[in-house]
Amino acid sequence: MPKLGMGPIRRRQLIDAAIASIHEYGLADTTVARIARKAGVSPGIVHHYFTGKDDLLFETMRQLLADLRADVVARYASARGPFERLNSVINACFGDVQFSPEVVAAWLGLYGTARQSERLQAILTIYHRRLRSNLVSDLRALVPPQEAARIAEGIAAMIDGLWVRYALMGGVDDPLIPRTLTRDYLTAALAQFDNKKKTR
Amino acid sequence: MPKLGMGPIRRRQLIDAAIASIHEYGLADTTVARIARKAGVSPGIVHHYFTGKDDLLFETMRQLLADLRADVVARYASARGPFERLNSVINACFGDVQFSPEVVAAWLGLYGTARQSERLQAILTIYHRRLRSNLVSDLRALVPPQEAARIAEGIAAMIDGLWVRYALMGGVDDPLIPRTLTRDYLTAALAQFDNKKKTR
Amino acid sequence: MPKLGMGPIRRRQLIDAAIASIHEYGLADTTVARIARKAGVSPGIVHHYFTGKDDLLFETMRQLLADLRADVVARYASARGPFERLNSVINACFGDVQFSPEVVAAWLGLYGTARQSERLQAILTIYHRRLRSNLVSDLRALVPPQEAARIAEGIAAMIDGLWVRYALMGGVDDPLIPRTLTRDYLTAALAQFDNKKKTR
Amino acid sequence: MPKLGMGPIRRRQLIDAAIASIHEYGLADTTVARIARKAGVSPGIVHHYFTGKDDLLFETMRQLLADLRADVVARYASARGPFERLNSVINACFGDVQFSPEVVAAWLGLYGTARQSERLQAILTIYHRRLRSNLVSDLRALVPPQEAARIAEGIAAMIDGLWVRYALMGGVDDPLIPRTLTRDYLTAALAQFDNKKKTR
DNA sequence: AATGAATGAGCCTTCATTCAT
DNA sequence: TATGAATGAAGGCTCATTCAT
Repeated sequence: MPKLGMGPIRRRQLIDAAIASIHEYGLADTTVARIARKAGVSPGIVHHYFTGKDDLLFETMRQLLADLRADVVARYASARGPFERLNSVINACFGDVQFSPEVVAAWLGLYGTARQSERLQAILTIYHRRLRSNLVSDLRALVPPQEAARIAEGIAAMIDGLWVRYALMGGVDDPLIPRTLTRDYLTAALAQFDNKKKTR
Repeated sequence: MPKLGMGPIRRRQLIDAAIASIHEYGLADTTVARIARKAGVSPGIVHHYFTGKDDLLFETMRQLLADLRADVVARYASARGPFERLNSVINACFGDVQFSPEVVAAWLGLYGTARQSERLQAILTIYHRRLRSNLVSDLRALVPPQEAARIAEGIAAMIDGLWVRYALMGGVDDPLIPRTLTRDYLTAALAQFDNKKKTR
Repeated sequence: MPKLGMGPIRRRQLIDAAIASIHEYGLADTTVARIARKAGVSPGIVHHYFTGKDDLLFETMRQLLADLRADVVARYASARGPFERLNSVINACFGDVQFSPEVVAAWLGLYGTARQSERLQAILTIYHRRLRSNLVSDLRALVPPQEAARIAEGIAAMIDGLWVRYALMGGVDDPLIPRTLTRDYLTAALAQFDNKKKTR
Repeated sequence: MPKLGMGPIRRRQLIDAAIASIHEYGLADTTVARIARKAGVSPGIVHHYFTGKDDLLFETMRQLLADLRADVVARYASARGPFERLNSVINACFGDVQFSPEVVAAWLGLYGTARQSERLQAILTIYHRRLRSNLVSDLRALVPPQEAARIAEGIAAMIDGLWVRYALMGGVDDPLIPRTLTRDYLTAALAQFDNKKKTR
């Protein structure tokens, strides 16, 4: 929990510096000293604004989640109808932010660390639940609940799978490719359902 | 004469111990001492059989890749035709081995570390290329090259996405679910192509 | 604000502790922990003020050179004429400082290590060049250049030879002995030249 | 003490390998493993022929002394009269062997280590005493005892001083230089005495 | 609020030595 | 005699954390 009034600016500086350090050195080689240097402050300051290194890193990962959520919400604002809302999610997950080297490094670092920490694990759990619930929510406006759950599962896997493949392979040349593949999957799934309906 | 031929045995012991340690403590908190203790040997012996900790960890990750490959190859043996071969890949990727906590921990650790090491990066690159080439190879017997590439991309993403989601959420209750979802995706993609063909 | 200006103080403390450790344990058995203990600080602090052990040891050896130089310069201040200046050098090289067990241990340690390190080698090179140039400079006021070079070579050898013999034999009972022997060599060399001149 | 009959060949192999290692890595970085590798044997063998590493190193240093002695004795054989015998000593001390990089490295290593070990110290003590006694013995045939002692002291210092300077500066271009300087010192000292005698 | 000096635990690695074979 | 596997004790160094200022 952020200690309000105690300097949200410093906190954000340090979180950004942490992300920068994870990008440059990797999570394993990210030290308090390196974060502080990148933030242009002294190493000791970290313990004024965070319980310790783990806390700063936790808040850093939470920021990733918050940024992604904010991006989705922003895109929702201009979306008309459930299909466009689904696209908002897809586009946010494959947006420039999510494929930036810094963010990629941080997420992948989280992947490799979450198992050892309940708090970090929780961040990923929230991410997964939220993604699924966002998808299901809009899919239910298009197909029956059971179908919605199944399709949401598939799209979520598609999103994570394409992201992780591109992330691990060192970025993506054309960000349209994962979007297109995922959207094709979505439209195919919806079409398949429509066909079933017609057949009946 | 000292005990001869201890090399391969000790090496394998240490690799297994490394995996066990990554499972129990996480990659970041896996130390040479812990690996050695799990292997029941002294810490110094590690440098008898490996250049150093990094080397042991690299070989450990390489073992993951080799084990997966061996699993696929074994399943290929009893596969009849391209469709069954595609299923061999899917089943191997979602086999009990790949979802065992030890293997999950190791792969996820690799995800979070590969960016910092060319050698580790290479392991993931080989994994990705091999998966894709395996899929494309059999899909070409069923659909035209261009379609094969597109479908392979989708299946690979599906495999990685489902695996990573289940892996991060702490394993999978029913290993049939990811297999079914992926196979549905495959059959749908093939069916879609057949429809196109018929329509023409 | 933390304690300011601790840098130079700690650095000198550690250098002195290093010399003390070399004296007590020998250069080969001088460890960071031992140096720190002698300095009354924690082992980790060494890397706050020096790049590492090698750096501290290098600075330690450099201090030897600086101390010797300072001693010579101080004696120069009260020297009248070239002959007295030559004696200043001789007296400094055979002063109490240079025969103190700590300084002896450090110089001898340097002798045995310099071959493996360019930086340490450089210290000895500077010492040798400086000694020779000091001698030559004053001898030129007494004899022709060529003679000056030859005599300087001889005196330098005399100084190093007597020092090393006494150093290796565990110090010197009467520091006047090496001084006298060297001064005799000097006066004999000068007399020899004067004789030549007269003969001509 | 060499264990006779237990393999003097192996012992000598190991001593030579030790010298080679001291030359290549320095005394501080000379390990049992490196010595063994240079000797083409297994690391464990060292403890069959020597009490341990220290013992091997001690015997190595003792070999240096023995080699120098043998060289002097060999030159004595063809020397006619005390003056030539004195030259034998000078020539041996400045012979190719004593200026070879391997021998230089070993002697300098001994310089830096002797203070920590009585046994090693003893080697240097023997060297110093022997050199002095050799010189005095022959000088007594030329000058009165008191003069002989003084001149011997000077020549010994000259020998050690020139050797150490050339050794530390990375070898000697012309081995004649130190010989000439020392011989000049000797002849000058003898001439000086003759003059005194004549004057009287 | 902020600094950076200082601590001390822990890690990777090296190495002399031992020992079963 | 000879091997090289194996041990276990340090050693140098890093680093999160604390604290006087």
